[in-house]
Amino acid sequence: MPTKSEENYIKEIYALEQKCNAEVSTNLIAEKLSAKASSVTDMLKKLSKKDLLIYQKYVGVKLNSKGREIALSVIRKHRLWETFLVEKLNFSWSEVHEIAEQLEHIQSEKLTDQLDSFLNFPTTDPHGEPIPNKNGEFTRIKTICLDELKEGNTGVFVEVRNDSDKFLKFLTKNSIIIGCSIKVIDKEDFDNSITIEIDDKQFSISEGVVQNLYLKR
Amino acid sequence: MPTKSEENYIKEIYALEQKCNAEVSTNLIAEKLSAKASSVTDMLKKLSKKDLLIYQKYVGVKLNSKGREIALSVIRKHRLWETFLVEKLNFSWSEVHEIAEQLEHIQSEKLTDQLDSFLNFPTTDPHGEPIPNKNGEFTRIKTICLDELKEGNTGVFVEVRNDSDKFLKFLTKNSIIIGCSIKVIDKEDFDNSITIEIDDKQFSISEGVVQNLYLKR
DNA sequence: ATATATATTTAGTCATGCCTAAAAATTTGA
DNA sequence: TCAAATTTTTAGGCATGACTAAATATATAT
Ligand SMILES: [Mn+2]
Ligand SMILES: [Mn+2]
Ligand SMILES: [Mn+2]
Ligand SMILES: [Mn+2]
Repeated sequence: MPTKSEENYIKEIYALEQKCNAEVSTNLIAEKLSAKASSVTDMLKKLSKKDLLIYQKYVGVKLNSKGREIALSVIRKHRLWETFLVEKLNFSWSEVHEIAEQLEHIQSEKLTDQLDSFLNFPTTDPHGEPIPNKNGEFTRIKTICLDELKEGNTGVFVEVRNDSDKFLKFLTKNSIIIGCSIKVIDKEDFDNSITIEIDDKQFSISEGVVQNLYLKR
Repeated sequence: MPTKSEENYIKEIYALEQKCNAEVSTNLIAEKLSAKASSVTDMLKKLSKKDLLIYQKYVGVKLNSKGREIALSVIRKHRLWETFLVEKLNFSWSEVHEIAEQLEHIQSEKLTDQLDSFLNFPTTDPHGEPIPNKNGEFTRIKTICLDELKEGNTGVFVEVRNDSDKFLKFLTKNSIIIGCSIKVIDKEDFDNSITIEIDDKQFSISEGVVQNLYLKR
């Protein structure tokens, strides 16, 4: 049984592996977890000794299959709980991440599976992110980042890759909600901001926002 | 914000206070929490310094109003989650205690209150124990212990004061479930066991069992 | 009343998961 | 290519929440 702290490291390493497609570095993990590099080194040694990942000094770290299994289990729980909070307890998508950070560490396979069933085996969470099934399998819907859409084209917003409450409140305020249609009106080369149209209203959003929004297909 | 460990101590001290009507002793707490007396002393000093209870060396300990508030909040969460697991996720009453021991430490007042509302503000949990409301108030149904019932009399079983899975499975196996009618047929003086009748079946149960069963009124 | 038994506290350790500061390895770039 | 910058590891500490063993206070029983 990994501890809460170990689970958080493993989950973050998994996320960074997906993003980087390479060994994950100590400093990257430290930054994401708001910890010091020395603390990360300590933990990597421990997880390596527990045989949950492959750690090479000065090179980086890579989950093995046991580590990946744990990561997927934690992600599954996180996203199921987020779904529960929104669907059953009337939370908004911007309020659920912090609570799910706690709930994802509850240990009971039966609880997870019964929750899954209670929610009718959802495949995506309130942010459009895929929910792994009992076996850790999931199919990510084919998406493209909004920054790849050409001027004049329209796409359906299906996934956001930033769960922070501030960011999600900003999206809500601007009617950028899962399922809405976004048309690209104009792209600014100098700062990569773009002007979009939603429900006949036009406004501009910065590169930092654009990069977190994903469209169907 | 008390830690998980602090919450567990406070919850146990609250339970012992209810049972003993006096200062709670170090050894009693140690026994209940499966810890050593010296560990308990350490924690009592810490909780006293945090102003959650009154600790007198060699005398014992008593929660103050701040400590009581925390205890009631943890108990509220524990019992709401147990109710959720049974009512919504199809768990049996014997499976929920251990999971609720984890869930009771999740920190989000909104979560607790939304859960309460989702469950329609239940007043008792699956074991018949009262659930404190948002303000920590609850009314315990007037009950008598089965051992007080006289031979020939019948009562309705409404509360069990032992959440262990083994004990509850034993009750289920013998059709002793919340709401059932229990008739006292015979009381043995030498070991305080009693013979009861449920659904026209008669059998004997030991003193240890009897003392955990409570009847209406 | 005093010796003995029991309960409780104190002193000293340990594992976990963090930290700072210093050392060592690696990368960068003049 | 080799000095400087950056990254990573090591060394040494700290807080939490446990433990054991020893000391001390309280309760009990002759
Ligand atoms: Mn999230
Ligand atoms: Mn999410
Ligand atoms: Mn319980
Ligand atoms: Mn209960």
